[in-house]
Amino acid sequence: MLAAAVELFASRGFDATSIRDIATAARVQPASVYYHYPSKEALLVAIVDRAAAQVADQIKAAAQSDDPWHRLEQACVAHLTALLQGERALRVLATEIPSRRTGAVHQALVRTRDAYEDMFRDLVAALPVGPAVDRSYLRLTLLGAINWTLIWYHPGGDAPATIARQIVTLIRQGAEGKPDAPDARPVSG
Amino acid sequence: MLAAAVELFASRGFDATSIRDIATAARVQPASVYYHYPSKEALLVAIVDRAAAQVADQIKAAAQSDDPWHRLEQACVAHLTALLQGERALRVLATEIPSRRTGAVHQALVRTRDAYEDMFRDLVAALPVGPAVDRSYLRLTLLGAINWTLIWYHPGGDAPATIARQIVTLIRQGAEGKPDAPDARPVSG
Amino acid sequence: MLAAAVELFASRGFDATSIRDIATAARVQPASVYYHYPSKEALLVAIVDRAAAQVADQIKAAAQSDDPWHRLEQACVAHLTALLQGERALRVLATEIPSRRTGAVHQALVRTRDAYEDMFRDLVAALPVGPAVDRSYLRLTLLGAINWTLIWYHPGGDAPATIARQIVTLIRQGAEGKPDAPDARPVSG
Amino acid sequence: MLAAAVELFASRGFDATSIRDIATAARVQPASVYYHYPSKEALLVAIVDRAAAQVADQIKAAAQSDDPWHRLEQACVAHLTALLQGERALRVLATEIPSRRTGAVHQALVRTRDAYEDMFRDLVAALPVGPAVDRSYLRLTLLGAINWTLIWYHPGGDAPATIARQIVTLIRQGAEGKPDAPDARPVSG
DNA sequence: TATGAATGAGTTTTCATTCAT
DNA sequence: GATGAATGAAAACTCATTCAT
Repeated sequence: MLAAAVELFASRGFDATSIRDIATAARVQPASVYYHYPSKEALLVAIVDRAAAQVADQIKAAAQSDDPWHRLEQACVAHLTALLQGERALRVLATEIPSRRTGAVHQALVRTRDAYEDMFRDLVAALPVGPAVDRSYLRLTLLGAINWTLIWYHPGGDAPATIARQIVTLIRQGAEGKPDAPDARPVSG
Repeated sequence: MLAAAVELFASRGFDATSIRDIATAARVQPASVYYHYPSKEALLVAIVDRAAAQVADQIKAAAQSDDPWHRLEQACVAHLTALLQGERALRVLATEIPSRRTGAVHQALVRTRDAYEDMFRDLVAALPVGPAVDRSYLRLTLLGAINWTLIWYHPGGDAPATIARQIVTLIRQGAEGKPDAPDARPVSG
Repeated sequence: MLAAAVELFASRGFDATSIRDIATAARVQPASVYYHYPSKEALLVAIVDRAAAQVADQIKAAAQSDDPWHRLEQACVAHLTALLQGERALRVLATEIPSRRTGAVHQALVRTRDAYEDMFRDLVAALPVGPAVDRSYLRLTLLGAINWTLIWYHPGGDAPATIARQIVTLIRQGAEGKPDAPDARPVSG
Repeated sequence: MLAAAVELFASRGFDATSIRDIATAARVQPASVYYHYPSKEALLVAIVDRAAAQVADQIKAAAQSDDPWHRLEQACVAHLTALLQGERALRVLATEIPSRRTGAVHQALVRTRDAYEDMFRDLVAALPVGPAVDRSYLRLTLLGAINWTLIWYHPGGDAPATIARQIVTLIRQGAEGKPDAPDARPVSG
C-alpha cells in the first residue's frame, strides 16, 4: 500500500492523488488506508521520512573518497542516480519540497531539507575553494542544479551519473576553463 | 481581480487557491470571475502569458552589453530581481512550471518555458567557454540555480542582483578560482 | 433572435438551451434578450403561441373537403408536413407538450393542446364510424400516432404527406383490411 | 434510494430532479448517492435498464395466445397496465425516451427502445393483415398511440387494460367498422 | 435598443475522513 | 485487519436574471 502511494505521489503529485486512487491501486478499500496511517498527510510523512533516511544512507555510503571534490562528486552521483533512476520515494520527496505545506508535513519536509543541506554543507565546507568564493552560493547553486534535473531529465539521455559529474565539474572549474589545465575535465577517470 | 488571483496563486499556489478565495479577495461573487475568464485554468493562463511577456521584455531590455558574460549576468540580474522582488506574476509562472498540468495550462507553461530556454540558449551560445564545456549543462545548471532561489530566498538577505552575480561568476570561473583572474569578481566588495 | 431561439429550442430542447446560447446565436448579449422578452419562459410562450396559431391556420386552410375522412386526411397531411418539414416552431411546440411545466408556460401549452384537441375533436365528430367505435380513442390514437412521428421520422424516408395518409387510412380501414374492398386503400386518388 | 430516484424522475423528470432532491427523499446526504452510483446519469441508466428488463419479462409472460391479434392485445394490455399503474420506473423509461441525451444514457435508451421495437416488430409480423397494409406504419401507429397515453391518462378514467384493448381493436378493424365482424369487440360490455 | 458587469441560487461532483460491524 | 456505507465540507462551474449606463 505504501508502494502504491509512493508510485502515485511520484507520478501525479500529492495533491492530485486521492485516497481512493491509492486504495484502488493497492486493491483495498479507502477505509483500510486509515487502519495503517491516520491521515493522507501522515502517509506522505512516512514516505518522505523513509526517503530522507535513504538519501542520507546512500550518500554517506557513496561519499568515501579522501579528495573533497571527488567526495562531493560521489555524493552527487549517488544522489542523482537514486533520484532519477532508483527509489521513487526520493522523487516524491524532491517534488514536494517546493510545495507549500503546513503542519506535520511541513516539519517533515523541513527536517529532510535540513538534512540535505547539512550534508552538502559539510561536503562543501571541506572543499578547497578560491578565496573569494562564497560557500553558501556554491552549495545553493549545486542543489539548484541537481534538483532541476527532475524537470528536464528523460530516460533516453545521459545517465544520472554522467549528469552529476558534469555539474560538479562545471561548478568546480567554471565554464571558462583553465588555460593551464586543458584536460583536467574527466575527473574520476 | 487579476491582481487578486496573482497574489493568491503566488502565495498559496494554484491548486490551493479556490475561485471563492479569489472572488473574496477581489470583493466580488465567485460567479463574477467567470464573466472575465471562462475557467480557473484560463485565469492562470492569462497570468502566465502576461508574466512570460514580461520576462522576455525585461530581460531583453536589460541584456545589452557587448560582452557575452556580462550580458548573461545582466539577464540574470534582471530576471532574479523581477522574480524575487518585482511582479508577483513571475513567481506564479516559476512555481507552476514544475507542476504537472494538462491541456491549455500545460501548453501555455511549455510555451513559456521554451521561451525561457531559448533566451538562455542564445545567451549561453554566445559565451566563450572552454573546449570541454557542454553548453547544455551550463544552461541547465544556471537555470536550476536561478529557479532554486525561489526556495531559499528571503527578503532580509542579499539582494537579488547580488545573488545573480554570484551565481554567474561561480559558473563562469568555477569554485577553485583562477589565480590569474584579477578583478572579475565583485563579490565581497 | 426569435428565430435563433426557435432553432435552438427545436434542436436541443428548452431546458438544454441557455439564454447565453440564444444570445450567441443571435449575435447579441444575453442582457439584450431581456429587452424583448421578460423571461426565458416568455420567449417559449411567444414561440408556442405563434406556432399554435400556425397550426390552426394551416390546418383549417387545408381541411376543406366535403368528405369527412378526406377532410381529416387533409388536416393530418398539412399538420405533419408543417411539423416534420416546415416551421421549426411547430416542432418546439410538439416536443415541449409532454414536458412538465408550470405557470405561464403550462397555460400556454394547455391552451395549445386544447386547440389541437378541439380541432381534431371536430374533425373526428364528423366522421361516419362504426357503432361500437369510441371517438375519444379514435382521436387519441390518431394524435399519438402523429406526434410519435417526431421520434422516428428522418428526412430520407417517406414524405410527411405519405405518412399522414398511411396513418389515416390504417385507422380508417383497420389492419385486417376489408374483404369486400381490396383496393380501396389509395384514398385520395 | 433507487426508489426515491425512480419516484422523482417519474414525477418531475430527470432534468428537473437534482441529486439533492434524491438525497433528501432518501434521507441521506447528496454525497452518499455517489457511493452507490458514480453519476446522476448512471443512476438513470440503472433505472432504465431495470425497467427495460421488466418490460420484456412482463410482456413476454403475458403474450402467450395462439391467435396473433390476441397476442398483440395481451402484450399491449400488459404493457399499458405496467406503464400507467405499475412500476414507476417504466414511466421514467417512457418519458425519457423522447429526450435528447448523449453518452451512456443515450445508449441505454436506444438499447431499450430497440428492444421495445423488436418485440412489437415480432408481434406485428405475425399478424394476418390486408395486402396493402404496411406493417411498419402499423407498428409505429400502435407505439405512438400507446406512448401517447402517458400524456392524457388519468387514474379516474378507463382502466389501462381497457385502453389497450380499444387501441388494438381500433387498429385491427378500423374506425369504419366491419358489418360482418360479430363479437370481436368487447368494448362497451 | 443594447450591453458590460455582476450576482444569488443553484448544479454535479470530489474528497478526506469516520464508524459500526 | 478490513470494509461497506455514509458524510460534511468544499470544489468548479452554470444560469436566468438585474441594472446602471
